[in-house]
Amino acid sequence: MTAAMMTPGKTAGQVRLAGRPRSSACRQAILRAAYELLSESGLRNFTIEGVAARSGVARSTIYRWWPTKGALAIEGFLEATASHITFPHTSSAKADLKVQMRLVAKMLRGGAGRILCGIIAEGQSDPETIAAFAVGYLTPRRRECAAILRRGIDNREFRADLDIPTVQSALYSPLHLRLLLREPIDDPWVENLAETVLRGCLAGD
Amino acid sequence: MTAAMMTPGKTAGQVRLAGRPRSSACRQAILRAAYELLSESGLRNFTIEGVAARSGVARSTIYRWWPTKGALAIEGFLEATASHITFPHTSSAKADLKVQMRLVAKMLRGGAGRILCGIIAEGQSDPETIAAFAVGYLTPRRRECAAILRRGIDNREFRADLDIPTVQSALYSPLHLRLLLREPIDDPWVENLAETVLRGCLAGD
Amino acid sequence: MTAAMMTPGKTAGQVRLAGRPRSSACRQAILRAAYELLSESGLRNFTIEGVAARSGVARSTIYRWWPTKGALAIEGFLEATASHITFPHTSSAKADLKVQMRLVAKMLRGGAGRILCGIIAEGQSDPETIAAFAVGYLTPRRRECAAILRRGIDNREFRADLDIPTVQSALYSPLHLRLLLREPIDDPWVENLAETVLRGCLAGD
Amino acid sequence: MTAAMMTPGKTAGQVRLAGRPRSSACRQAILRAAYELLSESGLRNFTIEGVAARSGVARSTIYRWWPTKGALAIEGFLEATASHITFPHTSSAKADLKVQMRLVAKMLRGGAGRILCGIIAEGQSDPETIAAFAVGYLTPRRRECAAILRRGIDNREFRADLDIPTVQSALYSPLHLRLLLREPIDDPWVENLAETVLRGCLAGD
DNA sequence: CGTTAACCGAGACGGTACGTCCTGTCTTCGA
DNA sequence: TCGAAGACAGGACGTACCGTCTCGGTTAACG
Repeated sequence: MTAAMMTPGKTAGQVRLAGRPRSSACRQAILRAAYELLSESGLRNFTIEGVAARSGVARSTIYRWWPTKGALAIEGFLEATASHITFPHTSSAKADLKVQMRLVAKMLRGGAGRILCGIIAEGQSDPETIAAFAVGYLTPRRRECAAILRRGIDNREFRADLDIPTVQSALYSPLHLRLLLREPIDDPWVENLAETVLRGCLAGD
Repeated sequence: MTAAMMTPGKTAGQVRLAGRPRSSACRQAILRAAYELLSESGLRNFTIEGVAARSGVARSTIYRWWPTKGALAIEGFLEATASHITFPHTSSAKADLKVQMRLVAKMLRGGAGRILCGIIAEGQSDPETIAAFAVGYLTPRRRECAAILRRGIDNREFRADLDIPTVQSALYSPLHLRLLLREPIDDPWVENLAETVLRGCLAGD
Repeated sequence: MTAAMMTPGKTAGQVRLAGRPRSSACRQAILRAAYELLSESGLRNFTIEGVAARSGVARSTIYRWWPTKGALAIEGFLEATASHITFPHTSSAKADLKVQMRLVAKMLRGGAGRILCGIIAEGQSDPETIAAFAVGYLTPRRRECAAILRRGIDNREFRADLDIPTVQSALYSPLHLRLLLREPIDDPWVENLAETVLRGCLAGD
Repeated sequence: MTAAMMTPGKTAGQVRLAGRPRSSACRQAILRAAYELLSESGLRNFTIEGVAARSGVARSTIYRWWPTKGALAIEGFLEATASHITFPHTSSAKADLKVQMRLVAKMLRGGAGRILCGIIAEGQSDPETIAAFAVGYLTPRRRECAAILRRGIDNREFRADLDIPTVQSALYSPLHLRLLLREPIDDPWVENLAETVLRGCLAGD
């Protein structure tokens, strides 16, 4: 019965970390720099070297923790936008969706939009990035949106035979594609889109 | 030393070109190589050097004619897809749209889809590319689509107050975004999307 | 005895010239431009393209007549400096040499000096240039100088056993080397050099 | 993030270098390749790319350490010729100079001569190269030569009023200029030159 | 006085090398 | 073990010239 060498006073079961622990200041600085660079000047100047320079961190430190630029961009994006977009929750599912779409549109018009573009662009030459983006961003948002739609169906606000993923696509894809194509995403347009798509979703025809 | 005397009144409209004429064999070889490289391995290996190597043309010749990789990609794309996607023309606008969406989906599943992704990605760091893509591809397609929708309205097949650009977005954006996100675009899904969106567009509610 | 086929009535031995004759305006413009470019900014910007641009002549015209940049530089140099340096002719050979050295020094301090440097530099990667320079410039000058030295010997001003080429080298090489090394070549220094070298050449020890 | 704390009072004079140290194998390989290329085929094929290829080193590594081709050539030259030319030291200054001149002539006839030409040629379009060459090669040699001349004066072998730099020029410039003009530098000629110039330098006229 | 051969301007083309920027890996030191 | 610093191999960039080539238009001497 060899007693496990434990750092005295440490909470047992905790994985023993040898050597110098990871600096969280570094991590923050890097993600922050990545976010800023992307939102300021897009992909063109989004470079590991640039991030290192702006954050004052060594290049190798970045490589140690993020396998690709895409991963870095995504983590910076998520860190910054986490829970900025909260789904509302009123009695009308349709109203909730509209509010939510306007929130998304607002976000996309800002720095986060440029980053989202960068991530998708980067993903075109790196499937991992797309996958990570799906896991970290798309899927959660879709789940939340699906919940509202399902509520609307339960409400009898929406048709019972609604194909939820398809409606989601019809509602949100135009926003993102316009962003990618550098076309404006103003609120009246969003309102119009929501009305157009949701008209076919309402129950009681 | 000798001033090139402009012969006025010569074959009107026909520009007189001095110097050795541009080699169309070169142009073809380059565009072809660009198309192939993009559709085979995406943006990652789409490189001016690579295009030069594959086409057997000097790098400087490429730079002479295309200012950016984006311009090259677009021209290769247009050259290859020109009039591959023709809008059908039957009595039912709705049916026409569905057929057309299936055609687009088919194209996007092939090499042209990867190129389209490449162009959009490239465009994220070069607005010119996006602009050229809009002029050369988006706008013409949108015009054709709008014609069908307008016909549907005239037919009384669709509601009279339809906002055409919005419907276009709702119909086609999901296709393109799924492509960019590497999600499958199979025919049933397309069918479903068309039905979902068009349901709200039909006249006679 | 086969009669040579001759253009009847032409001065025998004259080559028959068909077609448009060479434009001497072109030739002048090119040589002038070459000279100017070289004397203004040295070898660095001495470029066939540059000469063509400055002279307003097509690049191919230059290539037609001059095989290398070196040949062009030399011809420009000779055209411009031809008989600018005349050997004086007084009673004292020593005095003549000193005057002459000062003239050479003066020329080397000006634009022609920079060109001479350019020619020698160019010659390091093209033996033809060196050869042409020797034929067109060095040899004639050496002949003139040798004449003076020979006169000095005949005069009994100089020792009878003088090795003329060696004395020439000792007198003129330092001037050229200083030029190449960007060291100043002022008149007192030249005077000093002449005295130092010629002291050992005088007769009557 | 962590500031590099200067450890004061550490091994004085010894600079503390952060990061991976420079590879001396690289440096050697590069200089060797540069020397070889220059001595084999002169300036014509002396190219950063060529040096990189022959030395098996990345082009960027060369650019990191040498600002210009000239600097590279000079360092290669100095590395190879360092202390190959030692000034002799006997009782007769005149004899010492003659021996020394023959040594220089011998060196100039070999690969080092071609390199010297390359350096001077390169220097014609880059003053820095000339300057570096003066500092690294000319000045030290001149100092050594001046010492002998001064000794000869102290000896009463040479005239007391000798202008040392001028004599140096008269002795050594012809050697270098002949090299640049691709004229042979054989020992009898050198002997002759030395005699001719030094005759006017001897004391006791 | 029309031929006609060489000239000239213009510019495309295949190339070579440049010098820069960034990538991803590595090596060393200090914390 | 982490992080800073920075060397290194390597790949692509976009530029500048090179030397060759193909055109069309010009022009002086010949027939």
